[in-house]
Amino acid sequence: MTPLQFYKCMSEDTRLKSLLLITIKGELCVCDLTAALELSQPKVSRHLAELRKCQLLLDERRGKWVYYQLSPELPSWAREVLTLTANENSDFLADCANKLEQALNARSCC
Amino acid sequence: MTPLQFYKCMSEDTRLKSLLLITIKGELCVCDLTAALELSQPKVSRHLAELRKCQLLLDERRGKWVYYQLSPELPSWAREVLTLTANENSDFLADCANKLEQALNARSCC
DNA sequence: CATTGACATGCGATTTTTCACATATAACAA
DNA sequence: TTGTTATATGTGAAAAATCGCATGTCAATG
Repeated sequence: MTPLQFYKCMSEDTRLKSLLLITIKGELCVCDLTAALELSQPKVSRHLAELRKCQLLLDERRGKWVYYQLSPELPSWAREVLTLTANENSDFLADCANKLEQALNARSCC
Repeated sequence: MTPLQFYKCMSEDTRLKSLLLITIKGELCVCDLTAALELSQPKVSRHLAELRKCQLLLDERRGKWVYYQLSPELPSWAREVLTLTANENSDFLADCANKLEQALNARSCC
């Protein structure tokens, strides 16, 4: 994983916010992210697919749902960049973090 | 400066390497960077212009040369991301760092 | 086994980014 | 002033990224 590949993944709004929310939460499924970001399912799914392809994220199917987490192979500098960015930019994440909490509370399933 | 703007700046090879070399060296002029990266002057200059426009870099003319440094306004999290990335990816920077040293040694001026 | 819900992907269209080449500007030197 | 070196930018073309929409897949459910 070169820094260039890593930062290309971080250079788009949907991907960046998905990565940061997953960094904070540990794992999230696709429907959590579509709710948090208020975007279409295909759009979110396609960006997650790219993050998977670049080995930033790992996916795991559990029943009907697919959960994404940071790849355990992720170099530690990259993981540090993600946590630092998430911690120091709560304003940037405020909107989607709120909507994520709403979505997590509003359901009994997964 | 939103994280998205910041990471868009980091998502292209010329810009990323320029930023990291400047992070390591403190300041560099355009000709240093064209030598280190082995790229055309207009190409380097245009990418530096974008980094200036996004307020990541500050330029300062001294005679015929223009020196670039990290903007003092840069948020500390961004500065930390840059130093962390530069320190932990010496392999990624090896080539251009070597060529930079050659260029710096080979001249008596600036 | 037909259906439904969650997610992935094929595809063409649109937008954005990047590029090369030529040319402009700014400072210094002769 | 003229020339030279360092740097910046205008412009149109080429390449890459992103998008919406339709459709495919997979697992659970009735």
